[in-house]
Amino acid sequence: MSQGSGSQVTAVRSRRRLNRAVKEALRELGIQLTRLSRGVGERLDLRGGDLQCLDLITRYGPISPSALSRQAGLHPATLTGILDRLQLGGWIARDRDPDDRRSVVVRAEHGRGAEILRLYLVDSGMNAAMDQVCAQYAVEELELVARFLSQTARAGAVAADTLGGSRA
Amino acid sequence: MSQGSGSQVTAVRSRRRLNRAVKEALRELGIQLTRLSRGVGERLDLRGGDLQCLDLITRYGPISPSALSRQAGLHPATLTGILDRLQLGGWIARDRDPDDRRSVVVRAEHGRGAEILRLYLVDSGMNAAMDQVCAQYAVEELELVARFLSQTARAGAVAADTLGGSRA
DNA sequence: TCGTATAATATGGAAAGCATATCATATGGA
DNA sequence: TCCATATGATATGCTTTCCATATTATACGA
Repeated sequence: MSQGSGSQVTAVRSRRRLNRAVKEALRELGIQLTRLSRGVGERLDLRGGDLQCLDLITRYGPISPSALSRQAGLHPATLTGILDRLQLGGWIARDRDPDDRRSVVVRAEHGRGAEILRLYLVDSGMNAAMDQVCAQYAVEELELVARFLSQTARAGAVAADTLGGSRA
Repeated sequence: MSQGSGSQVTAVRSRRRLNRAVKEALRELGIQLTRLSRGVGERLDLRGGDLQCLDLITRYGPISPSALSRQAGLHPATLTGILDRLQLGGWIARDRDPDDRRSVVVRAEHGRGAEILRLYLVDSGMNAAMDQVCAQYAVEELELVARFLSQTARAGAVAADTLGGSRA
């Protein structure tokens, strides 16, 4: 009995330790992704918030400025300025929403998105580095990792909504 | 032979697909962590760059402003302003470096770091959400995930250095 | 010891952020 | 239908932040 409960205790401790390790690694990852993002922004002459919005547009667009401001947690007026700059730089286009003529839909200009991704991934070496990392894992393991990352992203989205949403 | 090479091809394709899936999930995760971070910053009355720096200080500090500006990819003069605000808010302290009297070391004020973490993790529900996610995985699986995350963070660090470093 | 390099900060002009006002359009109810 | 109110985007003006440059203090090599 002492051995059985002993290894149970060990398992629980391992799990606790791993929970912490995962969270810690996640925090570190966040820091590094932020740094990477800033580097990319600098190359493209885009300030922090601008790149974040562009990223959101390429991913979730076409999208209205108001929806975007909620997503990004930015003041609507701030967003007008950001969109002005992105439009001036040829990154995005603003179209009128046919269904609601007050509204505008923002979409990424074709071809430009690829430029970001290339910088993000290729020029920085991140793409090759990730291929190397992935190569170390079996297919089933990568499946696991991808699933974990998606779940974590979703958890982050919910958490961000919780924080940002209560601002109303 | 046709069957053997066929399943080989399938395996290669799976791997390609998973590589893409992992990168995509990583990008999504980056977006969500950025959103979460902004939400936290808003609660603490800290703008984007300020929180990023504070995060770096709590993690790598005590650290000199110049080293910090390199890490964060910010202009030294910008950093002075950021540190002024962080100091005014009681988040950090500036001490003279005993070895080099030109230099300053910045360190996080005790107790405050915990406040950030609490907001990041607890108030936003991220902590509980991550516990739930982790609970779905076996100990060995978590071990795998933690290793992957660390490797990815390191890859991100190298990539960010590559982009930022060539600015010199 | 002197010239040069480095670290941090001060200064001032440019840019960005944000609260508020404004204008156009939508929507629900009398 | 008409009107009151709500909503979406942007304009305006003030405040804050950013950043190139200059400045001050210290280190270090010739």
